[in-house]
Amino acid sequence: MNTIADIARLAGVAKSTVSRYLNGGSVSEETKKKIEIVIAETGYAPNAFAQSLKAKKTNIIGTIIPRLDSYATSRTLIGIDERLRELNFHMLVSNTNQDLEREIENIYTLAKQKVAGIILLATQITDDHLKAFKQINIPVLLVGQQHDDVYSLVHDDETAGYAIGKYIIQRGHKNIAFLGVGEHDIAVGVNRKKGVKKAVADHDDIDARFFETTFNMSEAAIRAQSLFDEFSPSALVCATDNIAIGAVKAAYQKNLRVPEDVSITGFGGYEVTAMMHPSLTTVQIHFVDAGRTAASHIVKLVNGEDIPKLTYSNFEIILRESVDIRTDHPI
Amino acid sequence: MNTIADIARLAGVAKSTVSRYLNGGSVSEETKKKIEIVIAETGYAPNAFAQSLKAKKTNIIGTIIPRLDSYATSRTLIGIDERLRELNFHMLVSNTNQDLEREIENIYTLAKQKVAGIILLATQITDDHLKAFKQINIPVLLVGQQHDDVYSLVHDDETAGYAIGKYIIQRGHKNIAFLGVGEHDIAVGVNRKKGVKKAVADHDDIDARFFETTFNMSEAAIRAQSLFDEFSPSALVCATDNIAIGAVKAAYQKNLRVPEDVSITGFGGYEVTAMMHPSLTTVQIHFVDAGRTAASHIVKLVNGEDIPKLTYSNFEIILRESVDIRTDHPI
DNA sequence: CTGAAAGCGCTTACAG
DNA sequence: CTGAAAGCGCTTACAG
Repeated sequence: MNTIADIARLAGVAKSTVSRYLNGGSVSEETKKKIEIVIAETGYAPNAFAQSLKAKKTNIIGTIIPRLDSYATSRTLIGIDERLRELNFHMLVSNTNQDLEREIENIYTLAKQKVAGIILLATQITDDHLKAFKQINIPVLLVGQQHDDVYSLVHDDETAGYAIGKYIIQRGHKNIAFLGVGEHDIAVGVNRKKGVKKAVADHDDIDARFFETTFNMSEAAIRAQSLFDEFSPSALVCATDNIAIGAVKAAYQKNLRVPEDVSITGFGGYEVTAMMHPSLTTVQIHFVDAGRTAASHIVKLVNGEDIPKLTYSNFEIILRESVDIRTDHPI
Repeated sequence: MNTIADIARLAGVAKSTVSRYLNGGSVSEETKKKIEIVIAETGYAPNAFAQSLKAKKTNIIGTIIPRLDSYATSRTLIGIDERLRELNFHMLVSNTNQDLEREIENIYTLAKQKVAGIILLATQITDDHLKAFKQINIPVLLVGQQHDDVYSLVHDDETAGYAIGKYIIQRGHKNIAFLGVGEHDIAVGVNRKKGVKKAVADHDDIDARFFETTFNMSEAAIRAQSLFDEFSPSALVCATDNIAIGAVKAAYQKNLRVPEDVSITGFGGYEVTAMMHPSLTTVQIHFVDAGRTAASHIVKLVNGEDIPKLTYSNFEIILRESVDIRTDHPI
């Protein structure tokens, strides 16, 4: 492996000149040529550590994620990675396995590794988070959750919840169940539910009930079964596609036809929802795009440029087979 | 941010003594105490770049993956990450987006970043790969593909293919289709098919035909439709769960009942296969375990310990509802 | 057990 | 435009 000293010697110039050449400083055409040739011959590549030691900064963006085996996460990472690469940055992924302590820990660790910025696919923001953000003095961007004190990129969960609720109501459903997750998750647990609630609040002839489960498909299936025992909805709005997949399974097990006996909707737009039988009507969130935007934003912050404190990413409702028109629901 | 010089000054000792303390060299109890206190007070953490610049080595394992949105990949990464953390190493993920050139490029980039070792979730190994491995002089472990010149951890695809083939035959199927992927992918495209071929070769009353598609669910669905037109198998063995999901969809569209008209099997053991209707009989590969093993192995290589050149990870067949017994298949 | 000094490979004022 | 020198924060022989 060659060092800058080797290149300088071979090119017959000083190290500082080579460094200047490398970093776009002023170097005469002639000197430029000489250095170029030597670098091409030797295949020289600067030592990133030595650079970082001086610069005290890297071109790495640390991305903290709660879990790896999630469609939303992996699609978002793809977008971040893609865009970061275009901007000449690298992505360092740090998985917390849904452990909040590890999330805080990771913020400090990434700071120690001198990442240029941090993207946090957050599930909740605690005081410890805010303290860490203050202390590390590195740009941070939240994705999927919003907090007034931090730059945030959120899927517009409440509006999306409102839209899918409205759609279900327009299709004539009056007995509507919502199967969500706990309120510790602001985006999924609180906002999506809030949107649906708002939609049903617009009408006074609707019996809407709200249930809770986890993000796990099998647990959602079990919860949906007992839900079908307690309440007989004509439509079941689910807070994620995985929950919806579990609910469809539960319907089969209860001998309920989808959508004839019960309509079911998802949230996310996972690829597999198009392949199910019946295919799932769902709210599609553009995770890859969101990831790309997140990458653009964090790099802007790194470069000292301004971005809006809060950005919304887009969604759309994909109409498929799992929702039926209901003019009169037989209880 | 404190440096080792600050700590030394505050503790009233030399920098080298602090360094020795940090790295487990011989330091008197008394000195140890003083340094400990100062470090605790200041929250000092060594600068990783300065360390790496000297040591010319990090505790980072670079992991190169072909894609992020794959169940197999994410589960494997979870295992790698988990185990690496236990061993006090970090995981740096580098996505190639299935671009072979970028894969080669990444090998060199990671080497430049002085990762301690590289885990490559490979789809194929070319001469350029081998050349890169030679040149970088860093331990490399292949996962999912095997090559004689490189340490490899493979899912035993051929044996697994043989096992699922055998199982289908035992259930009385005589008209068997296999829907696989191109042979550039040795593990999935070649070995799984080879195993199934071997299973049918043991019997002389079987009409087995082999078809090809891609890893994409929707494309697999389309290919399966035309397959059902060309050939009327009583069982369709798919090379991945995603292909099987597409095939089940195609069966629905062709008004074929699963498993009464056609049995379908997958490969992978994705969570969603348990939730489908009917639930999918599939070969489960233990990706998380494989990831953990991969992490253990690469760290052993980094530490100069020996590991077997080739390791097989386990699989099992999960029997569910998508396969029927067939005593006599009416063409 | 301890400390002074050199060096890892780069960058950056500073002087010419 | 160019070069000599200092310094980034560590580690590691070496001498004591």
